[in-house]
Amino acid sequence: MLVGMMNKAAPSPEAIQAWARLMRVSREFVEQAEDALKEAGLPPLAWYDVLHEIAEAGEGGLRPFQLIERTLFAQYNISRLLARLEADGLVEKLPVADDGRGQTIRITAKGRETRRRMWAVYGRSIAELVGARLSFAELSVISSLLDRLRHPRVDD
Amino acid sequence: MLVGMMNKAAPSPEAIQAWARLMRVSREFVEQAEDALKEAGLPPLAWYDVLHEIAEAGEGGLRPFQLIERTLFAQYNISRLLARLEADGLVEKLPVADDGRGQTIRITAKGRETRRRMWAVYGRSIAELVGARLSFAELSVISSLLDRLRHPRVDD
DNA sequence: TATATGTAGATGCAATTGCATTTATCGTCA
DNA sequence: TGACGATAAATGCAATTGCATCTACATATA
Repeated sequence: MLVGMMNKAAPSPEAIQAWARLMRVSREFVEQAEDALKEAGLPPLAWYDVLHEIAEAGEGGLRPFQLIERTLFAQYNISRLLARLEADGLVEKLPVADDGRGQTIRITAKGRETRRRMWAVYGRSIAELVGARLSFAELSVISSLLDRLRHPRVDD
Repeated sequence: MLVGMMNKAAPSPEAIQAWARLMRVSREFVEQAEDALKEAGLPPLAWYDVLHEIAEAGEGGLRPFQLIERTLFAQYNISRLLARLEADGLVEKLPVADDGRGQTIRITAKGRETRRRMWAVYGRSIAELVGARLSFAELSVISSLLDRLRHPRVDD
């Protein structure tokens, strides 16, 4: 094992510090982004995430189970979130031709508009909280380290 | 303004990527740590955070409003969490001599024991998710970048 | 075809969260 | 002292989440 590569039960102080800061920063950022949206009278971040995925899918729409794969929401959470989005007219549910159990979710014009207005606020938060605080080079470094955390190399 | 330092409303693609990965990693990690605790029949992460703060405070204990300062929990959240911790015998509430409105929260022996058992599981998650995936040098880099995100230099 | 097993999505119910407000005490100042 | 605004903490109520289960349809197997 390489020096500095720990794989034991007990975390090193270095790992604990990195974890603590990751937790702290992400919670603060989420809170601040949520506050900014609330302030603007817009729906919460979760709505943006889902609208984003559905919008990306385009005309073909998305099946709810695909949303579950792409996001970190639980099945019942997606089910109810979609119900709320539909009630607000932001998405529409269409029957699926070859699977009677399922449905296809498609974003509506109103949904696109809401997403656009949310992005104006959300994007500003990202710019202020992240874009304005690190250089491109630093952003690239942190992005790559965060990616390594999510996708560890097999020999680690 | 320095090259690479963006401060406009619209975030750069680099900032968006860093944000997205930060959100994704932190959510996944929280979820995995929560799952590990649940698996072990232990209380959720929030309990650990609070028990940790109270334990750190030692014999003197902590006032609820100090917990609010140290953590990111809302006032009503702390109030109810402490009620649950007290109901479980993990903390005790003591009246404050010179402030009739307040109380002092102190951890009990059972609380310390619960915290210890939670750490065995939580610490292992940290070691696996963070400690085993980056070298000390990399941990130091990401820690410092996360810290910069939380505490931007004034001239940024 | 009948039966069993699997998958998609919804839902009843309990627990938790969020919001707004309330209660009690403090500190200040006329 | 007495009135008044500020602070500490709790709480009623609505919304959301988590868990377990349920319904409906699909696919595999005999």
